[in-house]
Amino acid sequence: MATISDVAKEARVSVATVSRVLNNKESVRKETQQRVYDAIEKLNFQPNLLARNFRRSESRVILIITPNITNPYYAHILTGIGETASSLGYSALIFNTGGSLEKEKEGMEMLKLRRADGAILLASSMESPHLLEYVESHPVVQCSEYDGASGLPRVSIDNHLAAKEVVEYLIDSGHEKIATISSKNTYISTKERLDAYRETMKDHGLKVPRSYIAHGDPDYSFKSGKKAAMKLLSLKERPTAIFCISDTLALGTISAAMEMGIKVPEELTVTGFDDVDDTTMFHPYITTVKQPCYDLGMRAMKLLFDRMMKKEISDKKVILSHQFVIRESSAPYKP
Amino acid sequence: MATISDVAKEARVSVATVSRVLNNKESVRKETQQRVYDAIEKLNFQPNLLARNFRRSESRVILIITPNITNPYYAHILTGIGETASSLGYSALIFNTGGSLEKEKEGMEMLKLRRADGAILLASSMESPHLLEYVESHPVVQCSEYDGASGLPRVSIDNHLAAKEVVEYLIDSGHEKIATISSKNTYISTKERLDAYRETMKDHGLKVPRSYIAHGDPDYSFKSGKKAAMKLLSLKERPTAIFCISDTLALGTISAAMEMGIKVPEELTVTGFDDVDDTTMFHPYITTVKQPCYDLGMRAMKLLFDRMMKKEISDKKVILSHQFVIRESSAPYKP
DNA sequence: CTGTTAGCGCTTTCAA
DNA sequence: TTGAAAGCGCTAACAG
Repeated sequence: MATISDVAKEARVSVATVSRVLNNKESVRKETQQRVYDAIEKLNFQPNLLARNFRRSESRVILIITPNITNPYYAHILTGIGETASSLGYSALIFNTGGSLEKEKEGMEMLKLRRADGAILLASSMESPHLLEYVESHPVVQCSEYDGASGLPRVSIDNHLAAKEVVEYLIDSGHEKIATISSKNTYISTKERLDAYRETMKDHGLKVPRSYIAHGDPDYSFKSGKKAAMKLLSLKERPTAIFCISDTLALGTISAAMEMGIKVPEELTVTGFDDVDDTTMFHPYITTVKQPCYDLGMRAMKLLFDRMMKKEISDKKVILSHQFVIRESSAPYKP
Repeated sequence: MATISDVAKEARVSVATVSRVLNNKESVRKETQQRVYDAIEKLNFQPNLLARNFRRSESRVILIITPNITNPYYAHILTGIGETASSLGYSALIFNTGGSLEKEKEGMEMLKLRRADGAILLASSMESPHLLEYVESHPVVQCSEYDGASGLPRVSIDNHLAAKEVVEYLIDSGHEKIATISSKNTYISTKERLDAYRETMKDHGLKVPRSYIAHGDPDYSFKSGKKAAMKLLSLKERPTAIFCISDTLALGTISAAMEMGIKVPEELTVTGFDDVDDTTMFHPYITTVKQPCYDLGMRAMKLLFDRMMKKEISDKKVILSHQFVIRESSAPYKP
């Protein structure tokens, strides 16, 4: 492989000049520049990133810490991050944690080792104290899920508002026996959606029996949604609507209803959350909240970039707008 | 950040010695070693990967070229690659091409720039000639899809055999009017599955009218599967079984059948391929071929590792075994 | 506008 | 078993 000094020799200039045209910022005479370009072409020269990064003390890599790429919701965010990173000259290193805190720390070590210049946390299972060690000396932003106490920049939708919208829609449709399927994880979105459900119900003078709050697995698995729904649908006071905090949970709920001979939406209204791919794969298509996944990722990357460039960040809390999509799994209450 | 020479000073040894204990290969006296460890701890030293990689002229990063992480099939393979890479001391850089050849070349440039030491091609849209430029001087392996002419190592299942198994099962179940939904892409798996379908039909003396071979989009989209199925199901000689070369296509087919009032599996048998997540999200659960995605990824990474270490590779063509899973979308033919 | 030169932090001969 | 010292290829003062 040709090096910068080979090029310099070939073009009869100094290495400094070659470096200048490579980074085309300082002034180089047009003619000289051309000579250098010719030499580069002739020798088929490619700058050695290893050397450059070392010298500049940067990796031009950003780290994405995610629980699970297999989840299409994250996969879409990842795509947004990835393409934006690429357009800014960065490569994206994806680190799967499977939700384990240990793995998460292992990932963050990449920052210290200088394998990556900054990180985007997709659904940190860490509590702030654990983060602190890395966050003090490295740019980090949170995307989608976040820890409010960490003080880190973040981008997400307004989960509380979105959930409120769904529950109000349910109430406006005449439903009163509204149950929810939440999840056993500690994500802020989970908490906010559940809180909004409770508040909205209360604001409208509607009761929420303890038994109306069911929980799926931390990863919103289809099976756990089905199981939770089975329980809900076996209640004496069977709910006429179920507000699920994820689409897979809603899918599970619909499946449970079908097996129990309960028609959706005629006898049971079901709503989801996120609007991932399989939301319109089967009838009934699911009424849900569409999240701007790609944009979430894009904005997070831009925020991180600003951070890395040490630009002032105007907005530390970016809230993107969601969209409530009414489809086939919901209908007005019919006594 | 402390450097190796800070540590050397602190431990009253030379940098060479510190380097030796860091890479613990050359012999260092126990006592000295301990002094170095103490110094490292005291100074909270972390070796600078940027410097190390530069010096060693390696990145310890591997590149994954994939059309689309959003596809759960690839996402699972990615997980296998990622975890294996991690355990071997490598980080995985994921490069999404969206199926574009240009993007693909852009990704492969990372190899030349030394951003990555090797690459795994998940579904190369490149034809061998384009690959050549990179393959000559860098370790590359193909996973799942491959170009047989490239001569590159590869790991995959035996698509021909698997497809044959499915079609034979259909025939053994009494079906004769068996159609297929293939795809408009140029993947080898597509070709092999279609070929196997044709051959098997022929071997059993069954006719395949031209109209029995339908095509979905290159990315196997649900919608395109539905559309293709609609056409197939409107034929005068309506097929009693449809062999789909992917699960989403099968899902689309079932959806089409439902809308047309055709019962699956009573009046129509549908089979899929790959066994991705949503294969058991709805009834009827899909009869399909399960691919060992995680293992596919793992083996590919191991192969690449061997290549990078310049070990002899015993097997250039690794075939992993699949599993035919009979579920609810298929049934014996009833006249 | 261009050249000279000093490192960046690490690994690796070579010599002791 | 250890140390001295030479670089890896590039960037960025600094000098001209």
